[in-house]
Amino acid sequence: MPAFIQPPELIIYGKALMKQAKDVITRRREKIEALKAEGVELFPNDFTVTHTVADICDAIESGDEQVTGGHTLMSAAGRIMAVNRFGRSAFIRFKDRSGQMQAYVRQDRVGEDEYAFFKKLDIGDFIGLKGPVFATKTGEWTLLADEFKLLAKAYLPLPEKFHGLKDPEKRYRQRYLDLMMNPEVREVFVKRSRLIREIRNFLLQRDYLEVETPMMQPIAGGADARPFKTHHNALDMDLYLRIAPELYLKRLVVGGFERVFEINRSFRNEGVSTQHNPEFTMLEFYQAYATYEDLMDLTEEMFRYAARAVTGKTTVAYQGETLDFESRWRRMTLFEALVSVGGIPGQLLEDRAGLMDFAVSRGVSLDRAKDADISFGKLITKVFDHVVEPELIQPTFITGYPVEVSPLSRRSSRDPEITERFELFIAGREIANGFSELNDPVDQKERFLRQVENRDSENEELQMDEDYILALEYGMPPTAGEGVGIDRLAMLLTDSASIRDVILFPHLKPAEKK
RNA sequence: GGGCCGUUAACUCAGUUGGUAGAGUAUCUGCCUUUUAAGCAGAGAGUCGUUGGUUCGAGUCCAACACGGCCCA
Repeated sequence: MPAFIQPPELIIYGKALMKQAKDVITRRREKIEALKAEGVELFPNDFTVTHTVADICDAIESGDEQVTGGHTLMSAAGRIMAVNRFGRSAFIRFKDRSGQMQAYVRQDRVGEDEYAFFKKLDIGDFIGLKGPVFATKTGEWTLLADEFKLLAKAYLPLPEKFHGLKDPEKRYRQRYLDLMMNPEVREVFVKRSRLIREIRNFLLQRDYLEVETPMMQPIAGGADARPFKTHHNALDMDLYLRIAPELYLKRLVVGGFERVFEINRSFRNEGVSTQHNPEFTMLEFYQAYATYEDLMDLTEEMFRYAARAVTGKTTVAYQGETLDFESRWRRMTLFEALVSVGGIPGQLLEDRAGLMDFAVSRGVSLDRAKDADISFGKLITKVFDHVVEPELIQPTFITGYPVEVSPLSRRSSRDPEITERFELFIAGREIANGFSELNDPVDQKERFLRQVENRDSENEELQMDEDYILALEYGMPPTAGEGVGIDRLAMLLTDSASIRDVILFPHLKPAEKK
């Protein structure tokens, strides 16, 4: 990493050293010192911008003859991305938040001294330009500079323009370079922003209230995951970064906010992969007097709305597949999916030992000895994750989850061992999880107790949340709630293979120190 | 945690059988007032990820480590 250190001896010798061996960075540093010595202000902030690049383009397209005839002066600013120098004139390409355009600077227009200064500017510098527009020979509308001003100097050169920046490590660590060099990367994050905005609008339109609940929690509940631990010094207490907002959002439902949602970060102290980042963004929403079936309908609607807003369509190309968000989504129970998608003989679903044998033979990560007392529900879902999940490419709701893997879900009225819960799978991965909420405090307390009893090394931090039970004891209306992995949804809608491509600053190990 | 791959100039990449480190872009010098990855002529630029080892000699072979990528668990 080119840490910028300024060795004073290089400045003193200035041009004398110019002829000797120099790398690009040293040369530029010397050039900057020379500018400073001439009294050039490297970082002024007194340039008035009247137009963005997009504004200028709009003005031209509107056909205003004052503009196209070159009578309207406009000032714009941006980063210099490319320079084509001629003897006494030059084309530059500059970029602002709205786009890129060309400017033309000629000596006979800006003056000899100014042009000499212009020649010292570098790719990467910020420049302000003022003048009319004109069309070049090839018909490209170009800002003709009457005046220009250096607005901020770049001490380091930009990556090369044609190949851009490809090294994935550098792209993630120095995302700003990735964003300025790779327009498609910028586009992904614009789309991500739009996705979140539209989901927010979708829920607001349906009378949901957006709220924020604690990220630092004394007990990390609402999901089965290992939390990060932290410490509050003044209070001398340990806290956890939340693994889910669920239990707090439901307290709000108890309090009378019948429709709430939160779009924010949760944290899970687990591995990093193309599908997992330690901090990730989740939408959770809760609606009183609704069932998990209502939420399945709502989810279809919401995803179609989001897909249309982000991609313009409801069929989405993803990594060579075409995902169809428009048609009604498949719905099947866990058991049906195991048989029809996973090809598991139906009788194994009532034969624990047989299912264990099957699972091991199919490479499910199970240890016959260590996992001997694993619950049947857990065994079933492990098999599902391994055998069925990767096959669920088109949006599919799976329902009928056993109660022992669904500690916060309401029991089915038909079968108390099954919950009113669904998970949504798209492109072979879990995207959402929703259920009719368990609002019976007695049942909830028993389920927490059973979880605590079955605690293992995977969830050793799991604790009973007495305060949440207390809230339920005051009465929670019948409610359905859901969590949606926003990063994963963003991946689908931007055709990104890795979660790192939809998170601006994904978690990486610290770079080696030199 | 395991396997495979990568790490060479500011950027993108070559580098043969182990024998003085290469290209394009960018940079610098000169020419050039309508270019589109402009052009022409010339120049400079490297701790080959790190540390050891083998060897007369290592970017290249071996080992360990670091970081990253993909796959598996």
